[in-house]
Amino acid sequence: MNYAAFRQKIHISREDICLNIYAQNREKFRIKKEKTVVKNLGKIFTAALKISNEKGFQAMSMRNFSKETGLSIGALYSYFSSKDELLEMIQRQGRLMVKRLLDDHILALEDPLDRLRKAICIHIYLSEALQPWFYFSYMEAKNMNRAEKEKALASELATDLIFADIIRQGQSSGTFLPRDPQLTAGLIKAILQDWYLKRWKHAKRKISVDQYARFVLECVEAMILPCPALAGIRK
Amino acid sequence: MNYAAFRQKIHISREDICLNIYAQNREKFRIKKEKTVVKNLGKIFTAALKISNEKGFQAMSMRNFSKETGLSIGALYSYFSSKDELLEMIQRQGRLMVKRLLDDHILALEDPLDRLRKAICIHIYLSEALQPWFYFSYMEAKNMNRAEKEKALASELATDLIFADIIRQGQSSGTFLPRDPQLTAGLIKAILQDWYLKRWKHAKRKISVDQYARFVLECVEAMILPCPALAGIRK
DNA sequence: GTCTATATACGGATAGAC
DNA sequence: GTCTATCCGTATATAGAC
Repeated sequence: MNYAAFRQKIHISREDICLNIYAQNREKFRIKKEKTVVKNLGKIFTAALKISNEKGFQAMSMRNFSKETGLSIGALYSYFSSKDELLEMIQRQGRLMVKRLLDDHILALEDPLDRLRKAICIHIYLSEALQPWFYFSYMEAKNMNRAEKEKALASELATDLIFADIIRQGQSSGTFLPRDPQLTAGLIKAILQDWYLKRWKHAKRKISVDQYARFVLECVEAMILPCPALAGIRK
Repeated sequence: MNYAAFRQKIHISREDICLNIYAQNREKFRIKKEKTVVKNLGKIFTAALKISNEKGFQAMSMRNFSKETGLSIGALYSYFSSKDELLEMIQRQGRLMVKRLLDDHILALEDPLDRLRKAICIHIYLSEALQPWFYFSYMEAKNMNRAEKEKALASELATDLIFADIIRQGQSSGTFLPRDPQLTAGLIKAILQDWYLKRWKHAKRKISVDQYARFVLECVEAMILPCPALAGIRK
């Protein structure tokens, strides 16, 4: 599967996301007309992620934010009661989308190597489709309050666990080399995160997401399978 | 070489660092008595890195900072003229230490595999010894002004280049597999950065820096050499 | 629903006593 | 060399007109 196919299949657009946020938080908005809310949520989340990812969430002042959205400060406060609540909404929505999409796609397969490949691909493609969300979560985590921070860490550990489990499965069946599964999972994750954390670098070098995914798969397989040559033979 | 040996050899302590900062910025400090300056610089840099790495440099207020250092706000401004200058000093000192230590250690060797191993080890050990500095540079880069940001990016690319060059050298001599050197370098770097970025995770799992370095070497060699078995034979 | 004007608090930075 | 008190700008958030 390449990225284009992924996008066709999974259906993530700004419109979809905003509809979703609206459905989740309906009672929190002072404004009640769905059409208005959805339209403005689009501006709000796009601007919030843009400014935050350029210079940090704290450094985004409301004046700043107001100018970027084209809405007045007063209007903005009809959609959240404080900057903190906005941050919480961003985080919740991010987690929700990732969980929904990640769980569905990986659990279907049986063979550990197929699962590993799929997990890697999905993760990279998902982080491409939701790059601003992933970047935000990563960079802002340490600035959040206790509760939010803990959720972010839990989420990090959960992803590690998915990979560690696949690796253990592969080791049990004798397909994978017996290297520490937890460390291996962490290492794979670091590589995956690099895609959305160093976007400017990859853009500069004109690396496409498909190239990156292909490259990562090749390297991870070399690391995890007894001998590179076998990878070709097995499938 | 293990981490303990590294520390013995390279000589990085808070005291050393502060003496160094003092020597570099002598004219900037309103206070002139070396002993006083060095003592307070210790408090200042320790506190600045601690608070910043917990909740961000911007979120560190001067009142905050004053309490952590035990110095009054007025006294603090005897050592820098603005928060921005403080940030700049932190960054400059960080770059200086890294450059000095990194260059020295890697250039000596000839064999590409030895060089690669050495570069990986040194980078991990150095980022352990200077963890707060590395973490700060990584997480704060996007919040800096243009000039500082550019220096940070240049530094990122420079490290990539060191690895890419070693890899090209190894490919020329036929030792390494012919995988894209730039992508490979980036991937290795992502793995190295994970050590200082996810410190809490590794601490929780009780992974020592020596274990991590050993593990990374093993994985990178599996990825880069024609066949894992050959690694043992070659050396 | 959206705007402008404003209340209120907190930020960085400085002056001047000690 | 260090401290306290204070200036002044800018931040978030709200009130009330339109």
